[in-house]
Formats: sequence, structure tokens, C-alpha cells
Amino acid sequence: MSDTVTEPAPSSAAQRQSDRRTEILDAAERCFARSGFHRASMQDICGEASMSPGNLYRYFPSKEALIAGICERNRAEAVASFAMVDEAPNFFEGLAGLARHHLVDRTDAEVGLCAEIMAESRRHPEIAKLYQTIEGDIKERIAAMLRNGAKRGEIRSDVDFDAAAAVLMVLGDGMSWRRSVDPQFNAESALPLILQMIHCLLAKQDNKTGNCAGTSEKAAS
Amino acid sequence: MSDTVTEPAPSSAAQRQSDRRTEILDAAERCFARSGFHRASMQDICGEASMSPGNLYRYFPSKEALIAGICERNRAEAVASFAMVDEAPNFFEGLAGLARHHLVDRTDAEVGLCAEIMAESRRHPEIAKLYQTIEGDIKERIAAMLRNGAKRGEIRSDVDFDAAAAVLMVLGDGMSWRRSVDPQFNAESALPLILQMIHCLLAKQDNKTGNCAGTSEKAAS
DNA sequence: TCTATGAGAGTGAACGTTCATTCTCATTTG
DNA sequence: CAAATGAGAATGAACGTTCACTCTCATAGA
Repeated sequence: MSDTVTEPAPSSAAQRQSDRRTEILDAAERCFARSGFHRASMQDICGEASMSPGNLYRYFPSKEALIAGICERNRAEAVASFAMVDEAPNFFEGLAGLARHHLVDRTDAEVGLCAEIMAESRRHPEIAKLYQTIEGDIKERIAAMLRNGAKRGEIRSDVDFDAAAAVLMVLGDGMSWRRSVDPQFNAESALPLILQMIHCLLAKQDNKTGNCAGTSEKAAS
Repeated sequence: MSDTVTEPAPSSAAQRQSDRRTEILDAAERCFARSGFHRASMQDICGEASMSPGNLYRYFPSKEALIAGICERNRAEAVASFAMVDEAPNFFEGLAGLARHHLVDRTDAEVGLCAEIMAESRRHPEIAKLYQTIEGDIKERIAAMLRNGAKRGEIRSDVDFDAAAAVLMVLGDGMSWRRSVDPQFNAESALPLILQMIHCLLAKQDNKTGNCAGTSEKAAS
């Protein structure tokens, strides 16, 4: 706007705006995780962000935009977490790390927030579209990860990679929801069995001895 | 109540009442599946049931009671579906039938309704309690099914049956949510892979040749 | 240096709507 | 007639959103 003259604080304003937005999203995340999307009122979020409604609406045009913003942040974080797979010594350890990170290490609040977004995407078409784009992206990355693992000879190459990616997402969603809904569910102790099943689905059979069952302790790592 | 005298139409009144209740629950199911629990208003449900609000409240004291009623019906249906397992020729075919019935044959509306109930149980403590009771019951039945399969020598007997039951519920929830949330997900084509994984987890290793991967077409049935 | 100006961050009461629930009254049934 | 069954307008609370206004503070003019 006023860039004809010198720029005393050019990014400062934009930075302030961006900081404020993340502060608001943080507050909204806390409220949504605590009470769910429908029961968390804008007043609650305003209180959590120490801000008046009018001012909050200067940063986000609607409640829906808050979820959309949170979705985008989660997407960025999820995408980043795929980097760890490339650093792992082999396919299965990379997958195990990814699974642990997403399904065990996350706090209940984070997992609950994901559940909330999933549930919400069943209602709001806008959210649904955004969510499906993100999930499609993630599924594509998983499939690529599988193809890569096959190319490097670490997993079978005669599987339908897209179908396998879908199955992995089934497992992820299932674990998340069980955590969200069943207080007795222990993700930590379920993970080894899950990894064992995945190993069985994807590992190359070394036709003589290698039965999938034998790898359970390994997979638990 | 009035059983001191003869019973000219003893069940008639109670029967009418009960019929009306199921009609209302049917209507509510349709509305909840279509719009979700929060967006389906009592007015909508009244319209769907061709009934006035005042009258509907004579049969159910609150909106929450409607979900509770639907939960109970679902529980009854789920419990009944376990009967088919006993009629199956062996454990894995019984499990496959159960899985197909719950995860493939169900309509989108039925699956969506389950998703709705799960999401709702995250908010309403009353619903959460009811839901957890039901899920605990189902998990117990699955564990019993596993123990029975082991006793008959059809599956391994050195697995933690409760943990395995939890994993099976993870798979069920995951499939349901993927169906609810991802229009591209095809439960029909994912099921064989799922069953293959389960087979690998539970089948007795016939120490020489039997690798789980070989059973994929069988398990697909 | 001191005041005037203006932009935009921030406020919180108020609005219009939606919704679950209740109240009042009519109709049917036994 | 009395009780059960039904209809539908009314109620009151809660919510997302808006609006008229204030506060803060950097720069411009004197």
C-alpha cells in the first residue's frame, strides 16, 4: 500500500496480523477439543483468546473459517511428519515411527480435535471439501511411500498400493476414534498388533520360514 | 398396571404406544442420518414423523432420549448379528460374514448414523455412558468369539484376546468412518485386505509353508 | 515541542434467528 | 363423561454475527 516511501515497519503489521490469527486458532483449538465444535460458542473462544467478538471477527469471517484454518494447520503438520519416514533406516521402521507419532504420542486433545473435524466434515459441505482434499493428499503420500518401499525392495511389489494406502488410513482413523471414544482403549498396547498386521500385509514372503507372526516383537520395537 | 380385571385389549394400548415410538425412532433415524444430530431439529423430526411437537414429547421426553432409543435399537441388532457367527462353518468365515454385514452391506445412512452416535458420545456424557456400555458389551462378545475359536483350534491360542478384540474394533470403526467421510472409499474392495490382515494375526502358523499372504483370495470369499 | 489528525485495533451491547421444550385447546375413544 | 391422543402456537434461552463506538499511537503540521 504505502511502499513508495521507505518501509519503517513493512512486515510488522502483517506479522502482527498473522500472530493474532495463530493466537486465535490456538484458542479455538483448545475450545473445540474441550467442548466439540457445536458446543464451543464464539463467546467461549473469545474468552479463551482474551478478545472481544467484534475484534475476533476482524480476523476470521465466521466460525466455519476457524475450523478451516485449523484444518490447514493440521495439514501442514501432517505433511511435515512424512519427512521422518525418509530419514528412517527402512520402510517398516519409518512406518512405525509415523504411526507412533500420529496415534500414540499425540495428546488426547489433538486426537479429539481430529475426531471433531471428521465429524464436522459430515455436515458442512465446505469443510467436507477441504477435508477430502487434505485426506486425498495424505493418501497419495502414503501410496507414494509404499511405491518407494517396493522400489527399494523393502516390501512386496505385487500389492495394490492405493488399496493398501486406504487400508492404512482405515487403521489410522480407527485408532484415533477408539482413543476418542473409549477411555479404556490403550493405543500404546494396540500398536504392536497393528504394526504386526501391516507387516504381514506388506512384507515380502521369504518363502520358507518367514511367517508374519514371528515378527511381532520386532514390529513392536 | 390394570391387570386386576380382565384384559379386553391388554396389549393394544401398550402396543399402540410401542408402535408409535418405533415410528418416531424411524423418522428420527432418517433425519439424523441425513443432517446429523445437531442440524436435525425437532421440527424436522416431527415433520418426518407426521406429528406435532407436543405429541412427540408425549412419547420421548427429550431429543437426547431419541438418540438413546436409537442406540438401544442398534445394540439389539448388533447383538443379534453375532448369532450368525455360530452358524458359520468355521471361525474365519463367520468373522467374514460379520464384517461384511456390518461394514459393506449396511447402507450409507446406517453407517452415517453410527458415525453420528460416536461423534455425539464425545459431547453428551449420558450418551457416552450408554455408548460405552454397548461397546463394552460388543467387545466382550468379540473376545468370547475369539476364545471360542481358540478353544476349537481354529485360531491361535497364544494371543491376548482382549487386545485382539480391541484391534478388531479399531478395524470396524476405521472402515465405518472411512465410508462416512471419504466418498471414494470402497468398503467392498478394502474388505479382503482387512480380512487377510486379521487372518494373519489370528491364524495358527502351520510352521512350514503357511504364509498369511497366500490366503488372500480365500479370505476375500 | 506540542497539538491535530487519522487509521485501525479493540469493545461489548444488541439483533435476528434457530431451536428444544411447554402450554393451551381440540378431537377421538372407551 | 373422562381419559387418552393429538395439534400447533407460544416461550425463552442460546447462538453467530453485526454495529456504533472508544482507545492507542504514529505521523503531520504549527
